[in-house]
Amino acid sequence: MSTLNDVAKTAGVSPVTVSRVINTPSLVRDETLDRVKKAMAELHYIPNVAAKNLVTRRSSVIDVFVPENIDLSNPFVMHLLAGISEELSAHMYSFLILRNRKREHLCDGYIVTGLLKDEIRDFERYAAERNRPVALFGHTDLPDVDCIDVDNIAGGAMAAEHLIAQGHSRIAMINVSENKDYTIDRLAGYRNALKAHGLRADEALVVYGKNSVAGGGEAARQLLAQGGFSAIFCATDTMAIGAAAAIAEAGFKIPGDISLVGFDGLGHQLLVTPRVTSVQQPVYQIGRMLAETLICRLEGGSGQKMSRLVAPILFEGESVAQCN
Amino acid sequence: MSTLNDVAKTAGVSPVTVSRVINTPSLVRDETLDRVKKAMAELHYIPNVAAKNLVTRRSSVIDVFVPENIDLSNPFVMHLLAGISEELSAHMYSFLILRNRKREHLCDGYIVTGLLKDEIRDFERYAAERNRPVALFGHTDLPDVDCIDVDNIAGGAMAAEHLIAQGHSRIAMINVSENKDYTIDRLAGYRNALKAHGLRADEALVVYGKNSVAGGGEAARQLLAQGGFSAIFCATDTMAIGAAAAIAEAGFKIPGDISLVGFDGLGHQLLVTPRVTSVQQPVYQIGRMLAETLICRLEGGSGQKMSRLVAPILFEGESVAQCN
DNA sequence: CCTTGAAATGAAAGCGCTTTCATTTTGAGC
DNA sequence: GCTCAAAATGAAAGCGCTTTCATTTCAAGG
Repeated sequence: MSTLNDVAKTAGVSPVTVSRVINTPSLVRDETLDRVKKAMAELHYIPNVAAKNLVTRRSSVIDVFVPENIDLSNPFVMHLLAGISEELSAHMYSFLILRNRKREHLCDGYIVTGLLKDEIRDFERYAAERNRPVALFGHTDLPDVDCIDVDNIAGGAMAAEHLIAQGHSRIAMINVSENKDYTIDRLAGYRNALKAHGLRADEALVVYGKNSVAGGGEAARQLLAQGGFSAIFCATDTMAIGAAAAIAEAGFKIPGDISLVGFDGLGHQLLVTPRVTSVQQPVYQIGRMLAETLICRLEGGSGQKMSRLVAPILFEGESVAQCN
Repeated sequence: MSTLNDVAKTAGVSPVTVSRVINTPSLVRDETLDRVKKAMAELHYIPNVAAKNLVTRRSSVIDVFVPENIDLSNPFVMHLLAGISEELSAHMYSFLILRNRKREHLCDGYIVTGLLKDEIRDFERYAAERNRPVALFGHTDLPDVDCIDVDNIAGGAMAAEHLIAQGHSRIAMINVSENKDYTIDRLAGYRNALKAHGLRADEALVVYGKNSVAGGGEAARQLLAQGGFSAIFCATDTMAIGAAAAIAEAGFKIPGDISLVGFDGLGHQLLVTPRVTSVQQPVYQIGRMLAETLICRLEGGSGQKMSRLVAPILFEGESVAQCN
């Protein structure tokens, strides 16, 4: 295992020059450059990254924090990681999936996903102690931290608008009972759209359930019992799938009797028949934007908090029909 | 940013003692231990990993190589990564997804996926230069490298056996024309099973196509044109999906007229109706085993090449029926 | 052929930790 | 109270690189 010093000796130059050949070749005369490169090849020189990191205090590695309670193989995380990876790669960064803060690494910055608001404050402190920037998925309202989020308000509106455009005027909503920020926004968007079209927002038509297939089914049964609607907007595809099953079981046809719109668009809405029309989060793109934001911050971006909302895209399955 | 030295001074001990408190606390007297820990807390001490890596020549990071031509968000890779992550986490390792060998890191070992045989030899040389062990997915026949693979021969046999058990005796196969190792094995398993049951292996019933939906469709049409079979085993689910479409288009029913078995079981066999019965690779478990093997090697495992074959599991969809 | 600023190179220090080996302290046993 | 091995601690060196600042070399202009 040869070192930079060995290369220097072989090439008859000082270690500094070899370092320059690697990092700032423009400062080295061509002839010297060749000589050093030849020596590096001859000795099969491999730079010692740890030594470099020690002195530069940089590693070109970004830690992507994915809490241990989140399954790495879920499609949301996957697509996010794919986007992050793509963008980081293009900028010569690598990334490491951090599942536990106990494990120390030398990273240049953090991309944080899957945390609740209070956990985020905690993470910010962690990153600040290490003097590293953070890019956050979600929670765009937090001060002093760069965020990218889906525009859930726009998404909720998009779902309702789509149904309204098909002539529906009595649109129920199944929302997530665990009080997550994003579901509040999706509800708000739904209400905005109703209002914008002069439709009455009937409180009785908004029901809550656990964010699971079973939870969606239960909520749907509750709605069916009271009736008075021709379409349902579900705050997540998972609940939509459960709702679809419950609706079919109750003897109604989708979309003939009841139209259905979900939210997320990560793939499982495709598994059921009919496929669920869904407000799709551009997760891959969000991954890229998170990476982009962090890199911008690392390369000396402004002191200003950066924050962006990404508009979702409507995926049209076969679960929505003209209201009759 | 305080250093180990600062802690030492504050605690009134030498740096060595602080280092011991971190790495081998059993060598330190309780009273000293407390004093040092107090100093660490007081100074918000964060160990400098780069410095540690430099002297130990270890990083507790495993590089997982996923070539750039492989989409990170594909379900195979996802589940593999989830398995790897789980096992590494349990042993206090982190991992980094390496997409380009040009990027240098200090890692303790490599997990390699998605490479062809000749690329692997190249990668082995790369790892050897860095004096790091490799755990490989696939290619169990290669000497001197630890491997985990799906038992594709057993899988091929499993597919055929399942059809034979339903009374089929004229079983066609659609195989991948790009000459991949795993497809050779799947074919061999299929033949073994036929032979074991005294069935004639009709060469004309084995056709080849590109590993794509279109390729599967084309191969199926070719088979349909010649006829003389009641079931098809497709070497991949992707081809099976194409075959299913072609069969339906030709006016045959699945599984009424023709039974279909695929291979991979990564999820897309679930997207079509009827869902394709498929020989499922236990990808998550393979990920774990890859990590386990590498760790074993790192913690001073034997010099012997380790290599394991994992039996696949049959997923029963609705694409297979009793032969009539 | 000398001057001079620019370009190219080098000497020395040091990043923050662990390792080795020597030294000091401790406490059990007589 | 003394001995002596075991336990606890420390001094010094060094891991392989970059940084800063000083020095040398170069080439153009007079």
